[in-house]
Amino acid sequence: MATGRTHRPATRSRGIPEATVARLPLYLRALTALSERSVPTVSSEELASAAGVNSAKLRKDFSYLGSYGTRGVGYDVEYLVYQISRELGLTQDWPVVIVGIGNLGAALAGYGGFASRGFRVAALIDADPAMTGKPVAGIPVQHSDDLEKIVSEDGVSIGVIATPAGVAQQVCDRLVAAGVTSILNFAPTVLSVPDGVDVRKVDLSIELQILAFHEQRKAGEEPGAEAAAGGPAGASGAAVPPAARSTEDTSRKGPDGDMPAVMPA
Amino acid sequence: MATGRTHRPATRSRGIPEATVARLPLYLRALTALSERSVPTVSSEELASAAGVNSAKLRKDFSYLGSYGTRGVGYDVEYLVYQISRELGLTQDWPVVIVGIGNLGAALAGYGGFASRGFRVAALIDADPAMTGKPVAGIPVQHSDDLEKIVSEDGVSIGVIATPAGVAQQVCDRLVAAGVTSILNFAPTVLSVPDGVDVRKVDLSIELQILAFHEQRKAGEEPGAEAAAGGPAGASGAAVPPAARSTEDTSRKGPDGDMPAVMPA
DNA sequence: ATGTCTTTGTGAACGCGTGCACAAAGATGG
DNA sequence: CCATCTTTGTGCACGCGTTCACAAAGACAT
Repeated sequence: MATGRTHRPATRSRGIPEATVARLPLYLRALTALSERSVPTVSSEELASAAGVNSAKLRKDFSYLGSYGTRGVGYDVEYLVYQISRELGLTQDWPVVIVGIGNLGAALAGYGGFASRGFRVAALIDADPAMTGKPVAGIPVQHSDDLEKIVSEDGVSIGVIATPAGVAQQVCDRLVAAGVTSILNFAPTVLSVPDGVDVRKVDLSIELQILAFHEQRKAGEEPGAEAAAGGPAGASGAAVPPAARSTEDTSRKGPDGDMPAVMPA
Repeated sequence: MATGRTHRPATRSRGIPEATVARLPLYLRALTALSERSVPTVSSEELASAAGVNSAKLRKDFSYLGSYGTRGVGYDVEYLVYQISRELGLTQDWPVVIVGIGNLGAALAGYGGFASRGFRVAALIDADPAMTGKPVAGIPVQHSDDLEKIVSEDGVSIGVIATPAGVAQQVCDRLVAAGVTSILNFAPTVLSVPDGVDVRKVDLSIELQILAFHEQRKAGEEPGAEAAAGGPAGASGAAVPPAARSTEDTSRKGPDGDMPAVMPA
């Protein structure tokens, strides 16, 4: 059993760099907005600024897809929308199951960005019998006993895990065994999956911690700017004793390793 | 006004690479779990596998923080927990405001990973008057008119945006003007912020699209594996005509550019 | 048809991140 | 006190991603 690789080891998929793939949805969003405003063509400069990237980067990204632009004019919006959609596989229907219908799972079930991109919520699954049959976002929750049946019958290849971390690996294993080959994981755990299965991780806590790091750095480098910038309350230079901090931390509320990505209230 | 940079342009913060900073929370989580099991020391190999990374990478990461290990033994768990916490700025209290209390905002408000890492939800803010005063996850929602007052009085420097995309930029501007210098954005938009303000973006739709890309690639490269792997329904090789697809797409449901990160039911 | 002007597409250089492989350091046992 | 063994810390090389800068390509006006 391979250790969970969240990042693929630089396996260029048919020559398209991973970094480029990650930006295609950004371009697609910007292009869709232009399409709605009936803008016929767009230059790399305009589109790049709309997508929040460098224009050279954008041109290089598009060059991996082919030569879809016209020199002196720019890119045809409609055509590019189609090309990127096709490249991303959005011209087909992707049934998705969401496992773990807590606060977050419920929010995901109602997410508008799913349907508008070819993703269809095929089923909501939860282990709590009290939830079974209850409609969430218009879809009745099914019990996790039926997970395998649901996945195989609907031909689901993408699974979303929004369970507590403690059961995420088990759920993952069952999904994979049933035929799921792509997983979006919201539980704060490292998932182990066999080769050929893709895992992407979304972790709120990590994002906030990264922000905190930079925030601390900003506050530390600009002395005196704390009041103006609204620095944190106890921003004194004093260090907390290691022992005091760590014991307090463990006894605080719970492992967090066993907490759901978002607590079910 | 600078165009929104989500990524900082390789500005190493005091010699600590950005990629390393992004992994520190992972290590911290694994170490916390070990700490709860009262494991005194851990080798780079063990910790790396728990965090899902390479051991060489882990050692190099730690080397940026200093020499906290003991050769022949490994790392002291408690000490390392403290050092990483301090480096990330988690030894201080970070008040956070969440703007936009829809499905997602409410889920975030109840997120357990906040409190356990030194993040404190200082306030929930929503523009809907009907929400004002209503308690969500035990915290009463306040009206967005008071945004500036809340931010400045509580010394909030981190803001979470969970509003519809259409108003995200306005909310962002107000937060920044009020003193917020770090923003976690869940709205599917590119935010423009002045220099000195950090923005991190979490976008469900993008993650799913990246998965779909690899999924499509897998299905295309292994012909005949579709049935076994549970391939998508209409996985025929036929391409959809550009015009048909694009018009259908725009008329489908709505901009999505104006949709919230997670629809408020 | 020709020249000018705009914008793409890309060759090349550079920098960051990753992984290997090993020397240095310290623990441990005799 | 010495030998051995484990594990860290890091020098080095390699590959990916980003950016610059420019030649090629086409639109457009005359």
